[in-house]
Amino acid sequence: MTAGFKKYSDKECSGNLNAIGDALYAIGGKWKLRLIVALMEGSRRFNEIQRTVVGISAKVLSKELKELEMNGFIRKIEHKGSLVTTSYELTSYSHSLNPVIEALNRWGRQHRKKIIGKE
Amino acid sequence: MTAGFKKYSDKECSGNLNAIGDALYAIGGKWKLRLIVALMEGSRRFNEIQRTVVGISAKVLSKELKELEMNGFIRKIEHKGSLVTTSYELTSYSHSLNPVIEALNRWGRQHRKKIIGKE
DNA sequence: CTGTATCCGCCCGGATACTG
DNA sequence: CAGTATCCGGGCGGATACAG
Repeated sequence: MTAGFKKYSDKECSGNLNAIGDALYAIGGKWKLRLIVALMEGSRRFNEIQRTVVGISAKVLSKELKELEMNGFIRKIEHKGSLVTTSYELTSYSHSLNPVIEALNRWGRQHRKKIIGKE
Repeated sequence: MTAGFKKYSDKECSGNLNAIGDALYAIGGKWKLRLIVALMEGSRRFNEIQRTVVGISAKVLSKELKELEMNGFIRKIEHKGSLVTTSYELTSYSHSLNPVIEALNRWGRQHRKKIIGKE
């Protein structure tokens, strides 16, 4: 149509949409990224994570942790002591999300500024 | 980022979680980012968008477009001709999401490679 | 074409109680 | 502490019909 607008080829189009779709399929939803961030920030134990990620219930946290584990983002570790303690940690693969999280982080900060300034 | 693990202070912790939370609040959910990408790729009309973003129903598309408009990501344009035609376009603000989308795009591509290689 | 209205089933997830 | 089991209500979203 008008000049200056960047038009993608059909292949690029579906490719980009597919890539975004793949990404959202893996880390989309309300909690997954928040949980990964919480773990990046040092939360390790079940209750600790639940306290950090405000609003998540035990049931949902349990389910989400399982999915994250199945998809290779986190690892569950049982420490056998006098008591068995459990902890979760990120796998190296989850660090491949650093650019995504960094971008969201920056955008979220500047978006908040914009919203607060408005109201 | 370097290879070492970065430990954040408590303030940074909640700050990062809040920023991610803000971002997800605005552009989280199943469709918003996909719709923005579809618009970036050149879809303009209602049905065109619906065809591009596979799986979305008219009802949900309508709702999502309204929300995106309210939050300043897109603009609805009525062309008064012999027939009234409607089109949607991205605002400049939505382009601030470029780094996020770019990061997701890259990650999605390499994630797909990993998944396909596995199966 | 660009939506809106209505009906409705299903699943997500909260609350609570319970187990190891 | 780290979850699981059960119950249950609301809402998300599909299908369909309809409107401008």
